Amino acid sequence: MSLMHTLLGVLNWRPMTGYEIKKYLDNSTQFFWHAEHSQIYPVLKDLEVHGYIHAQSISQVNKPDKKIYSITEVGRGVLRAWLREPLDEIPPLKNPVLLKLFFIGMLDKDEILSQLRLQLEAHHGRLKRLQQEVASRVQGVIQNAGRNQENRMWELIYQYGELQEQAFIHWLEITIQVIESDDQTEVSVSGNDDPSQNNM
Amino acid sequence: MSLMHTLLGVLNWRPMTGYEIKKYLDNSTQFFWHAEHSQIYPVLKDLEVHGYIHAQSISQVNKPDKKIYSITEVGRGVLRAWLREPLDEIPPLKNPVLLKLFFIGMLDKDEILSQLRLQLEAHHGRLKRLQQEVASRVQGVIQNAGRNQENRMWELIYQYGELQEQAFIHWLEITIQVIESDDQTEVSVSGNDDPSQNNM
DNA sequence: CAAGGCATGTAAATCGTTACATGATTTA
DNA sequence: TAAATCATGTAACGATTTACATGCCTTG
Repeated sequence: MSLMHTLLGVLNWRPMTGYEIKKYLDNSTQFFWHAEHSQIYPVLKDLEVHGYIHAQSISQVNKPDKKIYSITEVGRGVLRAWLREPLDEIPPLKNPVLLKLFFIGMLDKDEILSQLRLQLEAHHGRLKRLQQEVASRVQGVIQNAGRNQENRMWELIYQYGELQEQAFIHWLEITIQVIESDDQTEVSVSGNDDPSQNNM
Repeated sequence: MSLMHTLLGVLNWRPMTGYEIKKYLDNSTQFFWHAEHSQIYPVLKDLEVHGYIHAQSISQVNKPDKKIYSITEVGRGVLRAWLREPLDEIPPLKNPVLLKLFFIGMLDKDEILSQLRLQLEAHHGRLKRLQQEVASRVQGVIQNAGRNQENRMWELIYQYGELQEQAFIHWLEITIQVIESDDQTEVSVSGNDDPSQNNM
C-alpha cells in the first residue's frame, strides 16, 4: 500500500496534521501522486496503531482537535525498507487521456482536433504553474536550508515534471498538425479495420 | 468507469473474446492502460446486459465455451459519447516510481544510484520493445489495411510512448550524473529539513 | 450573506488485485 | 515432466472515490 509510505515520507520531512498532508499532496505531488482526506485520516490512525507515527493532540475552540503527527524511529525504518525495495520493474500506469485518444479515430476530424486543443491548453497551464512553483521554491531554499540531498531530489523530480509536460505539449502540437493536414475526405472503406492485427 | 469504455473501444475494432481482450491490453496498451481478466469478464457481462455488446457462444471440447463479443450500435453510441466528453482537465495520475524517488534522499548516495540504474535498465528494455512493436506493425499496415484514421492514431500514440520513454531515460541519465558528482560527505545537519516549506 | 478555509471523521459504493477453481493441449 | 497456452469464471480482500456530517471564522 503506497499511501502508507507516502504519509511516512511526508512526515519524515516534518510533523504535520492530516489536513496539512492533504494540502501538501495537492500542491507538491499532483503530477505523480494524490489522495483524498477520507483515505488519509484512517491510514494515519493505522500508522499510529502500528507505532510508525505518533500524534500530539492540540485542542482548539470551535474546531476538532488538531492532531500533529510525527514519524517514529520504527516508522523511519519502515520507510527506509520501502525505499530500498528494488525499482527493477516499471509499474503499470494508467493514463485516461492517452486511452481516449487511442480510440478517438472514429470521431470526425474537427472533433478530434478540439479534444487535442483542450488538452494542449490544460497542459500549457500546468507547465506554467509547475515552473512558478520551482522558481518560488529556489528562492526559499537558497535563503534557508541550503542544499541537502532531500532538496536536491525535490528539484530533480520537478525537473522531470517540466520535461514530461514539455514532451506532451510538443507531441500534442505535432499531432494537431498531422491531423490538420490530413485529407479526411476518404476514410477507411471497411470502417472497422483492426489497427492491432500485427500486434499480438 | 473507464474499463467499460476500454472494452467498447477494443470491440469497436473487431469482435473478440475476453481472453483475447486481455492479451490485447497486455500487448498494445501497457504504457497507458491495463486490466486483469477477473475484472474484464464481469464487465463484459454488464455490457451485454446493457445491450452495448452481444456475444456469440462457440462450444469447444475440453474448454469452456468461447464467447466472441461484438459491439452493438447502442454500444457504439456510448463509446462515441465518451470520446466526446471534453478533455479540458488533466486527470490525476499516479506514478509509484516518481513517488519513491521523491522521498529517496534519506538513503545513502550509492543506494540512490542503484535504484536509478535499475529503473534506467528497465526503461531501456521497454523502449526497445516499443520500437520493435512499431516497426513490425508498420510493415503489416502498409501491406493490409492502408492508413485510415484509426491506424494513424495508433501510430501517434506509440510515437508518444517512445517520446515519453526517451524523456524519462534522459532524465535518469542526467540525474545519475548529478548524484554521482555530488560530494555527499556533508549531509544536512538537522537531518529533517522540509523541502516543501516554500511550497504551500 | 455566500463561499471558502479550517479540521476531523464515517459510510457506502465502486474499482482493482490476488487467489481459488477447472482441465486438456502444447512446448521446452 | 514442468510450465505455458487456451478459456472462463467466482470470492475475498484491499484501495479509492463520493457522499454524508459538523460548525466556526474569514474573506469577498
